[in-house]
This record gives sequence, C-alpha cells and structure tokens, in this order.
Amino acid sequence: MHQDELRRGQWLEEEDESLVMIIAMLGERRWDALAKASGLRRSGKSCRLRWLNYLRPNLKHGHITAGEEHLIIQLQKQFGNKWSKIAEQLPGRTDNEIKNYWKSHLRKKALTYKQESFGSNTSNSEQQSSTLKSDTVPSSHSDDSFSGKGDCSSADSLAYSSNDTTLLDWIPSWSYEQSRMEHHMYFCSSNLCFCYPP
DNA sequence: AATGTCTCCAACCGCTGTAAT
DNA sequence: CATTACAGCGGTTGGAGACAT
Repeated sequence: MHQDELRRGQWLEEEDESLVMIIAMLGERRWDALAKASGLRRSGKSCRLRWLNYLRPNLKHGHITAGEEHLIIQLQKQFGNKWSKIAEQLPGRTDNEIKNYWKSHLRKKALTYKQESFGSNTSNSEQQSSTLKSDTVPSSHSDDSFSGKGDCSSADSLAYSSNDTTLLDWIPSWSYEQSRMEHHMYFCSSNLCFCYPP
C-alpha cells in the first residue's frame, strides 16, 4: 500500500547510481517521467535537485576558497540574493551551496563587523538599520537597478540584502572597482575568471 | 561519559515563469 | 487566449555531527 509513497530524506548510494544511469539514458529533462522511469520512489523535483546539487559532473565538493568567498561577497552585493545568478559565476558551485555558505559563514562575519562598528558610529548604524528593515529586496528595485544595462557602477547603490545584514554594511569601504580588481587578482591571474565582461 | 546546544548542509516546500497544447 | 505541466528559484526545515558544559 505504502509502496507507492514517495521516499524522502537522504539519498542512498543505490538511488544515486540509478539516477545517474537514467539521466545518462534520457537526459536532464522531464524530471517526473525520468523519476518514474528510474524506478526510484522519488519525486521528479527531488531527482532534479539531487542531480543539480550533488551528482552533476564537474561539481566541486570541497571548501569554498578565499577567492570564491570574496567573489560571493562581491556578487551578493551586486545581485542581492540571486543565488543562481551568483552560482553562474562560480563554476562547479551550486546555488544551494552558495546560499548555505552565505547564511552560515558570511552572515556571521557581517554581523560581527556590524557589532564592531556599532560603537564607533551610532548614527550611521541607525541609518543603515532603517535600510535593512525592508527585509527583502523589493523586486522592482533589484530589477530596475539591474537592468542598468550591465552598468555595474550602480551596484554600490544596492544597499540591500535579505533578512541578513547587507555586505555593504560591513565592507563599506569597498568600492565596486576595488573589489573587481581584487576579484581579478584572484581569478584572472590563474585563468579562473569567468566574470563578464572579462 | 552523558547531555545539551550549536552549526552546517542536504533536502523540501511553495511560488513564479515559461513552454506546450 | 486559457489552461496545464514542467522547470527553476529562493526561503525554510530538519538531521547529523561538532562542540561545550
């Protein structure tokens, strides 16, 4: 009876193998059909996620490097919480991975920085906190500023984040150009730069 | 050593956008 | 044009392991 119920939770090695095999045969599409064809008692959605976040070839599974962290910070400042967009710039990393990293590592850094700077500049912090109250990125805001025809100079005006402290709060001294330079120092020097324009 | 708390990350959920019919 | 199905995205949750007491 319960045979037909979908499985949830951690994936087993056998499930991974079956999924890889069926994707090799059918390709990365029609996830519901693919899930059924595989014989796995998983939803198509679950299969897709497992593939994209874990099984896909060329994924990096190691720690986020300092250079990647730097880039994430910069891109988050630029794009807000558009994790998939950020992930595009970090080959081998998934949006989920970046999102998790942001929440667990970088948010903490942001808060620490904020606390440190709080004592020295109260009025400024108050002003910043009022900016943060909006909690999430107003969609129109992000889209509009962004459609800036690739004009990244507008990035500095994107003083927002999700419910977290914006990076602009803790790296206030970073200009976009500065960060861009640093990013290039990290990546371009080792032919790892995928940013655009190059 | 036992227990409680915290952190991290894989996986899920709900919503939106888009393509197909 | 309306409806439906699918794909993708961002936010959230829950479990496992690490760490503190």
